[in-house]
Amino acid sequence: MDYNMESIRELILNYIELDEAEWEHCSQMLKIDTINKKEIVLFQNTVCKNIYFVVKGLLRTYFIDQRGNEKTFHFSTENTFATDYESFLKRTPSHYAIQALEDTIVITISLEMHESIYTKLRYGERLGRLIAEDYFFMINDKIKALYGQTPLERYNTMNKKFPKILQRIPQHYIASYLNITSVHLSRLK
Amino acid sequence: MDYNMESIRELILNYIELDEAEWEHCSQMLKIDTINKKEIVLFQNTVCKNIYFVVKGLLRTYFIDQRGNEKTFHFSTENTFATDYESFLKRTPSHYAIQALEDTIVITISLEMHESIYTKLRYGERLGRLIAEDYFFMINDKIKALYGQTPLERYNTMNKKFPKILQRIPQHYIASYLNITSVHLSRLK
DNA sequence: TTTAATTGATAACATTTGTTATCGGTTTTT
DNA sequence: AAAAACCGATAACAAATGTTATCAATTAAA
Repeated sequence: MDYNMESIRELILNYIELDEAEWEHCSQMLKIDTINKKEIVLFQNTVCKNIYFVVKGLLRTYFIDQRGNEKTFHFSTENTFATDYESFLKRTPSHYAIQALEDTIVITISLEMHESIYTKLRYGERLGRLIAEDYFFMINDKIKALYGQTPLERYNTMNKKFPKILQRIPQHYIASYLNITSVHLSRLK
Repeated sequence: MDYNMESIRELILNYIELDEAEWEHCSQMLKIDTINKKEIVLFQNTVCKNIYFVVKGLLRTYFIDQRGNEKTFHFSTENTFATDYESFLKRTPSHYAIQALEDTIVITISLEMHESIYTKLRYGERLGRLIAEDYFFMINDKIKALYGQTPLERYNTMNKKFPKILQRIPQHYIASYLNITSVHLSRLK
């Protein structure tokens, strides 16, 4: 289909074997979409029905807490995913919202495709397991950072992890990602 | 084998089908152990080689951060698990340590058993996926609490979640679980 | 092009949280 | 039974972080 699909195929191949027929099945269910800057693709408290794979651009996952403060949970850069995985798996209202920070091109993975993975791919269950495990590792890192590091240390870690993307993101989003206010972040620098 | 095994069998049955032969295979690989109060069953920075299922008693998962502060990550009460799942799955040095807060009886699930699950059980991969997903949900709740709630709110949530266990646990452990100092927790109450 | 929003910095002040020390009252160890 | 360790509360002070407001520079919208 599209040459952009190739990157997602390679990602799957990192996890499991995938023959031509299986890939054919997958690629037919994938859609390429564009999201305009500031557009919201998932609203908080609605069921998350897609996983987005960012081909180009930048997505932000966030939520509004009880006091009305916006908290940024994650940035999805090129070749990474964005979704509320818990909402997606459980079909429950999402805790997070997802918004484009730039004009963004994504590959959309639907609930239907996700379900068919388990039946149509020989190693579908394993793929699901490895993805869930990776998701767990990712979020585990976040917990460790929140528990064991100061905001400044988290900022420095972030600088190493997203060296270039940082300049593209407004500071108040970065601050809320670090769980501090933008004023305080300004001070730390 | 032991009637205590029954609870772990039921847990598995919540996830997948399991026939007699499969259960026979599993139960033969499970060991019942006792852990004395204050005993450490996993040291930080060593590979975590077991998953512990608490039959009776109480385990605490924690780590020492860069500044030398001890941070409690999790309490494992009766009929729940304790492990450093990332270390266990990746065979990497653990970030956490695990210690008994009371004399505790556990069922020990070894690395060997975990591996055999994927080959010996018909739905082993699925079981692995569902466990990883549940682990992810659990930790996702923690993240949401750390991002969106004040320490006092987290304390109240905890009160609802572990209504009785709280009295069994020294306050400074609870405080570090909430990511505050024990002095500050005293003040909040 | 003009106007309106957004952004990042900074200052002054308020609130939250941490640090250190002290003090009874337990519990544990000897 | 005596001594030592542990526990929870409290006070006084220090440090970290939040709040509100202002301002100049930039960017987006009309």
